[in-house]
Amino acid sequence: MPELPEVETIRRGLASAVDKKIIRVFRSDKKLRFDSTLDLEKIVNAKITDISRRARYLIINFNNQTSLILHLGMSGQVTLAQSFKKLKHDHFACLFDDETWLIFNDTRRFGFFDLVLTKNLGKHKMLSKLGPEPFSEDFNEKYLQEKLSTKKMNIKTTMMDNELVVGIGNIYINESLFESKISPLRSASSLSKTEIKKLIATVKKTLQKAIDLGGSTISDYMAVNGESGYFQNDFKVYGRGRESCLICKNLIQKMKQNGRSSFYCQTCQS
DNA sequence: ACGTGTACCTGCACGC
DNA sequence: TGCGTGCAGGTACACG
Repeated sequence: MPELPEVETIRRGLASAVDKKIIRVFRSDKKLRFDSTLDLEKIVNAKITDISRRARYLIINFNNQTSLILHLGMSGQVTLAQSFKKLKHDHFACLFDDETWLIFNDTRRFGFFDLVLTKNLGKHKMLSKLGPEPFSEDFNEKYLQEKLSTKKMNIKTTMMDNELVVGIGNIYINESLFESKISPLRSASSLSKTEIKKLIATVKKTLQKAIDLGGSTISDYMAVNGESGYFQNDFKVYGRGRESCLICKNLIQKMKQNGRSSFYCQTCQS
């Protein structure tokens, strides 16, 4: 489900959980992406000190030197609720001292959660090899130019590699390439300096706009209060195969690249 | 090291 | 109605 804007929207929505103390935890017996042996009892009686995000991972820090890493996979949802009904795909939930709940539901079970010592967060298997955040200073022209220069792979798939830059998934790379007027078919190393500069700017702009609109809701994404995002109304190419380009009126092309759908305008993007 | 394909899992929309 | 197929906001791994 979620790319960076959706996870960031959820993170912001969870602000009200900070300072709450956990008094009870629930976990399902279903296997998520990893078989986890974590001892959730360790966070009972702990208080949430802050909730951050790294790439598409939510990180809930507690006042007892532990951190819960949560990834939403394709279909994960995190909600804050007054009660816990234990729905079919609820895999984790905790009750706070004010009688409210935080619930993690994931239909397809591509997500996961794990509990680690906060000081070991950076060493976690899933976090240790991540590239820069797209909004950080480290994601700049010099960096990207150097990285792309050796890559023969198409620019679209390349930009979705979390070791290059994190958080950019299938929706936002399609939209960013359209805004940059760069064809997804281009080899990564073929981009000019000017194009790289443009691409960095549009990636940041596209992600920021999506965050401002609360993310994109296609089928099941929602914020922690159950509300949908609005960026899906702004899609220029994603999901618009065989519809006409909003700029030149020619048909938007749909094709597969490395197993994922790509959408682009042959006329506007080259 | 790279590129490609596949696996993980459920549910929905589609065509017959 | 039902059944088969393909598709979906992600990521890791196993090959060549």
